[in-house]
Amino acid sequence: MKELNPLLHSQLRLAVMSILMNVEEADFVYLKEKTESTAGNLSVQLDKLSSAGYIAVEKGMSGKRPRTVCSITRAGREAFEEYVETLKTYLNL
Amino acid sequence: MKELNPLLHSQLRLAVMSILMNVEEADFVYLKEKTESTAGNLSVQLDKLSSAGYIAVEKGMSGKRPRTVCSITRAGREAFEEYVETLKTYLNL
DNA sequence: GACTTTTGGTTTATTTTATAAACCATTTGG
DNA sequence: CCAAATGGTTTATAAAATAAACCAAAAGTC
Repeated sequence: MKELNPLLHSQLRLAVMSILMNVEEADFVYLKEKTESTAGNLSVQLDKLSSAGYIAVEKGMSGKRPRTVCSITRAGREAFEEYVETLKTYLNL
Repeated sequence: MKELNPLLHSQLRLAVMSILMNVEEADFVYLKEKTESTAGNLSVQLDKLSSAGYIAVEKGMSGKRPRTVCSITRAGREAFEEYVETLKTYLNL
């Protein structure tokens, strides 16, 4: 049985990647709401995805407030797709 | 986004459940080979699945050697199926 | 027929992960 | 001003997964 990419096999990181697969970009606040995660946990997991090169994280300003925008990278998209294929062999899909 | 049953969202436990979904029963040695896990890790994870009532574990003897046989329970089957449905919403399947 | 190895595990320790709690700077509202 | 909210990060803690050490019985080995 093939290994499931451990970076993607985490509920929160998978949820983030899942969202980013379907959207051009998403900011921190949106991801936090959609995933119902705490800010701290989300921050940590975004860092991991970013370090792996799976997402791009841009920290900028929206008016006077900070705004962190995330988008999936090519490598991220490929890793996600491979993860899905591997998972299918586990789930009999 | 719905929570992914954490008991099933583990590579090894998921692999075990996946195997048991397709087979009447499987013994420790078979599961160990199929999943390429260590005996210690497998032992621990089988205990967890057993404690959760997802699998039945029978410790008996095959001739003179010990033999641990596992099979999925009704509750295990249902949990697995629900897990798959939830996961589909993450994977866009 | 002692002794080493293999088989089939379990138990305990260690490492890794995920999560939560505490914190910080800025901003907004009263 | 002062209190609370916003948008985060950093650090500590809890929970997992994994590995290492161990154990009893059986089976070869010389």
